[in-house]
Amino acid sequence: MVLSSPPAAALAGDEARALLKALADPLRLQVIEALGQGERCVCELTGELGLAQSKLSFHLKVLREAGLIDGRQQGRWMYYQLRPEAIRALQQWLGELASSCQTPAQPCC
Amino acid sequence: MVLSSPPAAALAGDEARALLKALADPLRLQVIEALGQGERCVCELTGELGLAQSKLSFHLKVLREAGLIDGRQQGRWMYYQLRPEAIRALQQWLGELASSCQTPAQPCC
DNA sequence: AAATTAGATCAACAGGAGTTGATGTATCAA
DNA sequence: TTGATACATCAACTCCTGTTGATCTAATTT
Repeated sequence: MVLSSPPAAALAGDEARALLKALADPLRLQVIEALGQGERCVCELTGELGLAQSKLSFHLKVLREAGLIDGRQQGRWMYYQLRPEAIRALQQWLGELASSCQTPAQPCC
Repeated sequence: MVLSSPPAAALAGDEARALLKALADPLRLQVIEALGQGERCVCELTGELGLAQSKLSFHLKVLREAGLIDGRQQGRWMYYQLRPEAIRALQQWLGELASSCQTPAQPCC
């Protein structure tokens, strides 16, 4: 279990956006939730989620390129897992956002 | 300042997805970051971000419907602010995701 | 070496999300 | 009451993102 998260470098707006965009798809979110349980082989994911192979592969690529998941090849299988650093970084970015948003507006115009 | 977040009800996958989708747009993220500084009037946002009025209005609507921001009308001006509950809920959802993802896969197939 | 299997990649297509300019509505000023 | 201002909404268009089925590559088995 991860008790304390690694210091998670502060995220630039662009980086946060890339992560959010990769997460903001129903199918990719299913994949992410499945990987939230632990590492999975592609063939397991295909079965669990009932997806066409090329479809899953497409979304795994998006997640990989966003840095949300990592893959390791073993023989002819491919295992993917979440990258908790990415999740933690996004989490932290959200936290900063929420911390200072209560300032009332000065009357404008 | 918000020291402890309100208990933030656990988020269903669908709800998390809606929040993520609303956040995953470059323009909306700019709006969100501006509102991260505190409440803003629409005319201020238009100026700060250099946006066409109808464009901004469109994105504010998306954010409002996702529950990420709240608006209050004052005279003929509209003030928007972030809803920290929404941010916190998403933050928590991400945390749960990251906490159990290190389980190695049992060899599959 | 030939056949099989896992997964990645590609091209063509389809649908949805964002943009733009115009119009609508409510509030305030003159 | 008339005009101006702030913002929302709408219709038409554009473009990007995801889907589908086929093909490609690499590892494995026989």
